[in-house]
Amino acid sequence: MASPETIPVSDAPLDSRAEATRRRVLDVAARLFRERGYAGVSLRAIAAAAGLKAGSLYYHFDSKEALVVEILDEGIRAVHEAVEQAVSALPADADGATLLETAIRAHLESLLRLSDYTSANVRVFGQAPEPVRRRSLAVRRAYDACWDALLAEAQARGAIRADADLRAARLLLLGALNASLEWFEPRRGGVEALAARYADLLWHGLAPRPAAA
Amino acid sequence: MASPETIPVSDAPLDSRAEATRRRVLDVAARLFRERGYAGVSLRAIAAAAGLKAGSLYYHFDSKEALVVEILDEGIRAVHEAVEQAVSALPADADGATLLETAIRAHLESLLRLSDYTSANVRVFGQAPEPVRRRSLAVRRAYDACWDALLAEAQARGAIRADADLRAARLLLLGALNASLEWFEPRRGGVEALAARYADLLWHGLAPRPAAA
DNA sequence: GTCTATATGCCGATAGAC
DNA sequence: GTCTATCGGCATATAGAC
Repeated sequence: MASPETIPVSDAPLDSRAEATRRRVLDVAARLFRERGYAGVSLRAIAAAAGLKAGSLYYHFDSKEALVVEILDEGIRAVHEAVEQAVSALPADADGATLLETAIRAHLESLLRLSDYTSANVRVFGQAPEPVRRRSLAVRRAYDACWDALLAEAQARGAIRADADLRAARLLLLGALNASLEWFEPRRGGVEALAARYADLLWHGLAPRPAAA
Repeated sequence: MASPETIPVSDAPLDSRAEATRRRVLDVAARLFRERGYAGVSLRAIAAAAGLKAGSLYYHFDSKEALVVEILDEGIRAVHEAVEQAVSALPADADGATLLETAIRAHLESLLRLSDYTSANVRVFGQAPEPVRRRSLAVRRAYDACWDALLAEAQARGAIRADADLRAARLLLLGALNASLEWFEPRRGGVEALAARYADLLWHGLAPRPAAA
């Protein structure tokens, strides 16, 4: 009550204000990178969108490359956590088909609805400078491994035929899901509906079911 | 026989030398755009790779945007022709599954083996400036329509179940095929093998075949 | 922490010589 | 047809005031 206003009680408030600015910069940068790609976004544009000047960014980040690496890693982390969380919320005896559809829905929701970081990843990684790609590789590999484990588990539960090439399946599946970023429009139908449609197509395929004997 | 050497018999040779330069520029630009995206490639880099100076490009093209539009359209044209040609080479009574696998293989070959123009398309379109996207839309729509017709035909021949959502199938299929550009390495196995694996996964799906009764 | 000012260099595009 | 030279502008990054 009697503490002088001129002396902050701790550094925490100052630190968290810096943290808030830093987070705001990351948020607007993720959105801009998602829209225009790595080379298409200038630090000036990011600074302006975050309400500060270009030079001030260097208080928070060492370089444009360091900034984008942080966004790429955060994007993979976000979708990885979303998928793991959704899957672990299932009953332990859920069947393989439910497992697949749940993971597909969680991935699409992170990509299309929740996270500019995740979608920035899909757009930026392929054409980022080589040092950026190299520094993001480990996080990406871990997410690929998460899907390989998911597919193996679904196979163990009898939802995937024994002779399927699981690596090819993972590449096809994630490629198809990520590509939806290029055309998905929420007003044409929600993420839920898309996830259901894709899960069905990927699981049953295009071929007609053999007639019951 | 006695015509003076100092007078060219026609303008054709001169014209075709300009045409050759123009084609060389388009070829190297397609490769660079494929690797680095639209904003990641400068006209100076294109000129250097084609063996001339930046200013000279303006003799052949009005602007960077005009150049990239030409590459995008050529890329769609190339894959569209490859697919139509491959399909029309099939016997008239080919079954629907053969039709699908043939189209998938032709698309992947154009994307991964034959045409920098086609692969530049996948990388560049999504983040090109809006006027560029607008000017390329018609050609893209025509290729989408080609696949819609293909899928409808396969359905008519009994290779696709009657209740399938053909638009979703087209988006999933082309999304998965185009994504292979991001990871495909020829030394891990050829385009042929990839096409066969993908056609099988897309047609049969991941689910085990129901046991015969 | 954020500012202004600036260093240094590349960008797309144009003008005019050859 | 291609060159050199150059325009005005924007890029990343840094220095130092406040």
